[in-house]
Order: sequence, then structure tokens, then C-alpha cells
Amino acid sequence: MNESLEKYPPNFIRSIIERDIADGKNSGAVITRFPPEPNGYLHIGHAKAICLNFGMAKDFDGTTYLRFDDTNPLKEKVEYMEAIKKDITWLGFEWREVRHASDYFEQLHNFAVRFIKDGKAYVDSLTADEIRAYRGTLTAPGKNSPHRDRSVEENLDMFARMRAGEFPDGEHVLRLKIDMAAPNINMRDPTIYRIRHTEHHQTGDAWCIYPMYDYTHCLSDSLEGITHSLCDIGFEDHRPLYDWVLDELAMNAHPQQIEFSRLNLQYTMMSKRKLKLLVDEGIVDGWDDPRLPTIAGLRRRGYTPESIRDFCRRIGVTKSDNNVELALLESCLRENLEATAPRVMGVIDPVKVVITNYEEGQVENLTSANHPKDESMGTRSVPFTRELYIDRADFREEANRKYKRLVSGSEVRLRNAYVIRADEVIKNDGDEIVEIRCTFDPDTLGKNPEGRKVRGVIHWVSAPHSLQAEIRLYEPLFTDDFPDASDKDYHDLINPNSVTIRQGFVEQSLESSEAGKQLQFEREGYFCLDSNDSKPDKLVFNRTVGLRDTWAKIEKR
RNA sequence: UGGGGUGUCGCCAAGUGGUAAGGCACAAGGUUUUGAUCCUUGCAUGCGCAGGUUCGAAUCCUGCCACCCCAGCCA
Repeated sequence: MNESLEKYPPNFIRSIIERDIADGKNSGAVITRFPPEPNGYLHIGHAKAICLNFGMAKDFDGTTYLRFDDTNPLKEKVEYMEAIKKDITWLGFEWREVRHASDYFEQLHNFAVRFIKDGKAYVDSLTADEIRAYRGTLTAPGKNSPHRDRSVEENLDMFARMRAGEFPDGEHVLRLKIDMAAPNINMRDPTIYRIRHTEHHQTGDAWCIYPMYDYTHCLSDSLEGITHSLCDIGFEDHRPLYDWVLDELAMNAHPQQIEFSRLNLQYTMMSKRKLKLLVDEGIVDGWDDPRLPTIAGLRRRGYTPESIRDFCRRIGVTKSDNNVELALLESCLRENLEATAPRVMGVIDPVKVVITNYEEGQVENLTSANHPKDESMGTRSVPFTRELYIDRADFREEANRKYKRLVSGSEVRLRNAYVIRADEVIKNDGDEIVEIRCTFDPDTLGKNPEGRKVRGVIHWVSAPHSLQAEIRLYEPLFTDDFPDASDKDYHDLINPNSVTIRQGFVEQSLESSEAGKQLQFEREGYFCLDSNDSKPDKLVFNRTVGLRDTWAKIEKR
């Protein structure tokens, strides 16, 4: 993929950065950060943020920090941090440095003490419920806490004792003293520290008070010298608080927070909380289940980093609500795989074909191109024998002229091999076809027969040489196109056919295929070996995505 | 009902006062030993609605309308 093509097309964030550079703001530097909380796996919505943060910085010769927003030890795990790093790297991005919000705990604490000394923060001893009641509502102003006017000395003393562990969880909090009547609820004396007697995955038992997001994020950004702090639109009305904290502290660096809208993708959900439920309830196979929109799931399914980056570029960056069609993601995938995936043959729903005029025991090694347009991908040898498998959908006893496959009494081309004619059908007691007896025309290898036109081409494998394989076909996990927006419980929206298991046969050359390597099963779609379940003696393939299927559309009419 | 946002083709999205890019999807045709790919063509007298300013408005002004987000000691 061309470097310049990888650049983001025009968008409002790019415009802001360009203007800042032109104005000489930040001496022309562009420093961004990707700040995930390690409380779950990354999904395609995060990919949008990753591509934006890393991509934008790269486009302007800037750099990007990976910062774990680890201010809530109750929900976070090192396992998630490792998974996040792996996913970002796999997507093709390099961070300048890994940081943690917890790296700044000491500085954050010092700033808090400064706020107290300046009379701009106080220890509140109301319960959580009382704080909520005092906050007021969307339309009614809040009331001042009775503890709001504690003296600086008392606040200092109590905050020190909070840190020293003298109080149980929930007994006190530290709040900023702003304005309980502010129309923006985020400005009604936000809580910035709470007591949590919990071990932290990075700082161990060094702390029993932990700073909250709004307070931590802006200061972490400032301390790192972030120039453009890109976040999702949910934080738009937190921006006044972001700016307030930095202004009150007169921080040297005051990053600019810019909000963009989250990705909404058809037939899936992006909420980390709900994804975790799907995993915890066993509705899916784990965070890397190929039906999930997680980066790990997409990877296991067979998606490529290039296709995901391309997708993120094509969906653009705006502040408007969006409902992106799955077809766009799939189109990016197919475009990438069309060019890069070697072709092979695999039969998903096999039925036996016997070529009655082909000598028993004979084996011809036919040469097949690995790609129809890219000769550099080379060729491979595919064995042809008397007994083959073809797909059930590629044979009909009767059909009209639109059907261009094998029909009783007529001919079809076997891909990369001969033209055959169907002579006889053998069925079992259940009226199910068990064998199709055919004859082949030996003069049709690499050339068209004389005097007649053969319209169809179907794929096949040699019965004695092919390898048995489990093939997993996927459909969307949800039946509703935007399950997150549905009124119904998500359990009632699960697609019962989200995975279909088939026992098929694939050509011999796949014996040594590696997990995750993309292949095209000709006429079927793109597949890869499952990284978790495939074994040398039990191959398991995931269908990443099917080929565009014009025939299915015609047939539907 | 307070505050903050958003409204350009079925979906995404450029556009920043000079007469509606592009992609996906869809449709029609051509090539083809993948009903794939590729190629060609078509697809908004119109930019939430109504007024106004202007020679000229998706872009500026006014007033409406619709939708989304916010009341964690989560991020």
C-alpha cells in the first residue's frame, strides 16, 4: 500500500493541526497519545482512535505516547495491558514510550495539595448518595456541601490522613471547589480523589487514594506535553473542567482537547462493558472470538491490519453520529485480500464425483496459478484423479440456462483442469445424491473444446489426496443492525446462526499452511487457519469473508 | 425543562460565498478457466425546514424542527 494513500483525507482535526502548525503553536510540534484503560480488549472503535492518534502524529512528523489510564485498580488487569500492546503493534503502529497515569500519582497528589492550599479543593464527608442529592439535576442547580467551607488546615490534615489510610473506603472524597450551580454538571464540585484500599497493578500498595479521570487526564496530557488530545465526543462537556484544572494550576503546557464521534458499526456493539459480558457469560468463545469486533477477534477471523487501517481512513473523522455499514469494512478487507491472498481450492459441502473414463489409480499433477493476475506469486501442483469432490451447490439435475454449473447431461469446466460431463446420479435411500458419475474430455486441459462453448467453471479437490478440514462459516453475532441502540435485551438479539460448522476437504498444498495466513478458496471466499483450534491432524479454517456473490443476488430475484 | 453537540444521495463523507468531490452500496453493459477481479456507464436542479442578506448561499443572518450526549466516589 502506498504511503501517501495511507494518509488521512481532509478532516476537521487535520485542519486544526494544520492551522496550529501554520501559527507556530507548540513550535510546530504534534504530540498525541492513545490512552486506553486496561479494563478490557481493544475493538474496532479503538482502532479508529488509534489510527487517528498515531496516524495524525505520523502525518505531521510527530509522535504518540501509549498511556494506560490506570486510575481505577478495581477494574484493571495486566493481562489487558499486554493484549492492548499486542493489538496496537499488530495494527502497525509504534509508540514513542509507554506511560501510565499511575506514573504521575505523586505529582497529581502534589497538585491536589496545592489546590487545597489555594482554597480550591476540599474534603467532603458526605456519602455517595448525599453527594448525588446535593448535585441537583439537569435542570435544577445543586447545593453546597456542608463541608465545603472547611479550613485549609483541616482539609490538608484530612487529605493527609486519607492518604495515610486512616479512613475506610467511601468515608471521604476530595472535591474541587468550582460552582454547585453551574449549568454544566461536570463543574459542580467534581470529585477528584476517592479512597480505595486496593492493590494497584502498577503501584502495589503505595496508595489507598486514587485520582479520578477528569483530574488525571488533563494533567497527564500536560505533563507529557501532548499538543492535541483527541477523545470521543462523550467528553465534550468535560472540556471546561479539563481547561479549568490546567488554567488554575497555570500549567506550562495546555493541550487542546478535540472531540470526534465514536464509530457505530452495523450488526455489532462497541461497548466494552457489554463485550465483557458476552465473554463472561460464555455467549462467545473469549475476547478473540472471530465473531467479535475486538482487534483480537478480527485478527483471528483473518482480517488484516491494512484492511482495518484502510477502513478507519475511509470512514473519516467528524463529530456527527454515524451508522457505518458492515459492507464498507468487508469491502476494505476484500480489496486487500484480493491482491494478497494466494488462491487454493477447498470444498465446503462435498459431494463425490467419479470420472468413469479416467483410469483408476492414475494421478496427474496439474499446474495451477496461485494468483490470476500476479505471476510473482508462482504456481503449485494440484493432483487430478478419477475420484473428486465438488460442492453440492455446484450440481443440479435440472436447471435453466442461467445456472452456469454442472447439470445432468451437460458440461462444466473444472477449474485449472478438464471439462467434464455429468452422466448419471446415484442417490441413497433418503433421495440424497451420494455420487455423480461423469466423463471427461482429455482434449480440454488448458484449452477450450472445439465446436462448443462451456459456460461454467467449478472448483474441486482430488478425493484421495485432499485433507479433511473443519470449516467455520460466520454471520453477524446480532440480528439487529444496531444492537446497542435497541430497546431489547441483547440476549434476545443474538443470531443463532452466527457460526456454522462444516466438514469439508481442502487441497493437499494446505498441509503446511500457517495459522492466520490468508487464502482465497476460489469461488468461495477468504479463509485462514484458526490460530487457537487448528491442529496438524485436525485442520480448522475460519471463513474471514465470502467473495462478492452476484449469483446469490440473481437467484434471489 | 438546564448544558453540550449534530443535521450534505440508502451508508460514510468532502465542501469554509462563485454555482454539490470521493468511497461503499445499488443498477446496466464489457472482459474473464473464480457468477471473483478488472473496465465502462448511471446514481443529490439538491445540502433538516422557513424566511432574509447578496449579482451569486450547503457555506452569512434570523427563527423553527429533528436526533444524540450529560445528573459514577467509572473512564
